[in-house]
Amino acid sequence: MNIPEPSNFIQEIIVNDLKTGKRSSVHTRFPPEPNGYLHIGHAKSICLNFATAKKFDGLTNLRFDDTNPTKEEIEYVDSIREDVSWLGFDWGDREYYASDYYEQIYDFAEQLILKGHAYVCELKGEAVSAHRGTHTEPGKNSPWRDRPVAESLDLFRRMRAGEFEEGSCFLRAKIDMAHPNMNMRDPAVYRIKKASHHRTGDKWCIYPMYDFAHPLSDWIEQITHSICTLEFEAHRPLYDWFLEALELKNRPQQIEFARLNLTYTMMSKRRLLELVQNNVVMGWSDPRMPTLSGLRRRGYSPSSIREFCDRIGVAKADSMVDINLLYFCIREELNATAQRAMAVLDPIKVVIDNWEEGRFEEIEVENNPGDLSQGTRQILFGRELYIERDDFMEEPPKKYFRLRPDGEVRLKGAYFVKCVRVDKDAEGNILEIHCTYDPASRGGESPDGRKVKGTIQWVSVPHAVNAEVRLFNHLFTVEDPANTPEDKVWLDFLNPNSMLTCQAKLEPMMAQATMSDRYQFMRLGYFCLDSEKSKEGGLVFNRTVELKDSWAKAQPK
RNA sequence: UGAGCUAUGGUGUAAUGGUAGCACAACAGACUCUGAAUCUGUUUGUCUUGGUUCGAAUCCAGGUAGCUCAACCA
Repeated sequence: MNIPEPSNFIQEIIVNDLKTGKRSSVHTRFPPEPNGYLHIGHAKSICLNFATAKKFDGLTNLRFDDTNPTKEEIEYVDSIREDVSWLGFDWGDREYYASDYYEQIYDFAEQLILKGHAYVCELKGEAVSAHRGTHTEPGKNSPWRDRPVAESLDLFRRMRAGEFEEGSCFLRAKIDMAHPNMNMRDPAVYRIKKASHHRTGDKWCIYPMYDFAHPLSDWIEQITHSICTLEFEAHRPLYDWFLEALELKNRPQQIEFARLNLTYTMMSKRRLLELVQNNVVMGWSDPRMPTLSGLRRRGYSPSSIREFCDRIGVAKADSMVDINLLYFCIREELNATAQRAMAVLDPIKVVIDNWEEGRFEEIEVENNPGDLSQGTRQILFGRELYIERDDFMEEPPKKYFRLRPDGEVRLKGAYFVKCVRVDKDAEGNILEIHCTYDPASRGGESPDGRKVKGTIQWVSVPHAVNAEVRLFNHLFTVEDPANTPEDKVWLDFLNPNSMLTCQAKLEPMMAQATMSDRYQFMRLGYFCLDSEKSKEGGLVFNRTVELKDSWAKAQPK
């Protein structure tokens, strides 16, 4: 095999293993626990595992790490399968479950006892932690530590048979109660849990701990490089210890990398669950959630997320990625592919005084000015139009080049219009803006060579399609909501304006919008139909991301 | 206050003893029938102190800062 150039530290390890002959192939796994929905942080891990294996001609397994029946549910299994697949990865027939290995893992536990490496301990609750010691003090041996092998074996079998209550005893590895690494102070191997498992039902009442099940699952699947996040670093000695104690050959190697943190985003599964349970958001797939299902509903493509994961790189140092990079990745793709459409989110009426009532004209506009192969479409133009309220100002600041009294702008694809009058109500609110158009400027160019600085979008009043449009913003008001001042809690930083809804006017073709299409509402942003609302037949659009807006940014708040 | 890990512009990531580069962000300008896109340019960096070396972001030692670890969670 031609060994490719490494592009991160994990690939360096792999290249080295291949060159020295420690390994002859690469096999990775993505091992989610089915206790929540996958988020963009998991996407980093998924891309890393699948892309790394692929680069070295290897395979990746999908393995559910389902060793805690009280937290895991089939709903989560289904969502994870859907999300990994949607992201664009194929695990073939290698869909595995730690629970598939329960019998084997149990046998390994018996072997551990037989080899004198594990014992059944009858210490309860607080007594266990009291014996464990602290960071600065060594622990004390359990009184059950040196009980005969035969006795532990008998007890362990009776644990399996259901003879004991939860918490009355547990199986621990016999390592070293004075070890500086707390994970090595006789850690739990098996505990009693009289709970139904989503796959094995009531077959088992004892379940293996992660630290035991994980290295064995990796070994059973002959994983070569077991990639996980940094918090498992201190568990690696234990991972290696179990494999060594059981004298297994071809042992997998655990490698840790820094998990993804994103500004203005919360990545903790527990807290995301809290948002869902407290109805702060509309479920796991709320478009404001960093879940893959949320991003999907928001309009993100799998390729944009893969591109993002590729760009953020992999390292061991904790980091906080600027969410603008994610925005950049989706804009870059949608700019090239999205169908342009004219939409007005906050409409105000314009009347073209010198255009006859009842007369309409077909205007041809490009579907994507940056890619003429995407063709053109016809839109009817008439006397009454909607434009964006923002696009007119009676007393504009300097460098404002949209519509103003006596000012001229181009209506996209149509004509130059000049504002001649503004109608207001008694309170001074603008009711209508009156303009005149220049017939010679049809198509948006004037034969006299006159230039206008501003081009704005418009929607014909009698042809406008009504739709609800939802504008999403950060869910949190601070960059790092997980790390808040002492007198505050993370929920204090929820953004009250994370979803704003408006009643918009759209050009006629949007009545036929489809779920699979992505649209750029010109000068506003990228939008897609909401998957939930469109099931109910409603025309509801989600804003995926705004267009960059250097004008808005330059304006004082 | 024990152990482990980490430290490169605002952010993320390269450079593997030999010119500190790329991307995002920011800023300025050009262009523009999207104040978008595109193009050009600019600002900003090796945590610190020593040592080894002709030469150190890289190797060594001390310091500093951050993260992780005392579930019968994963």
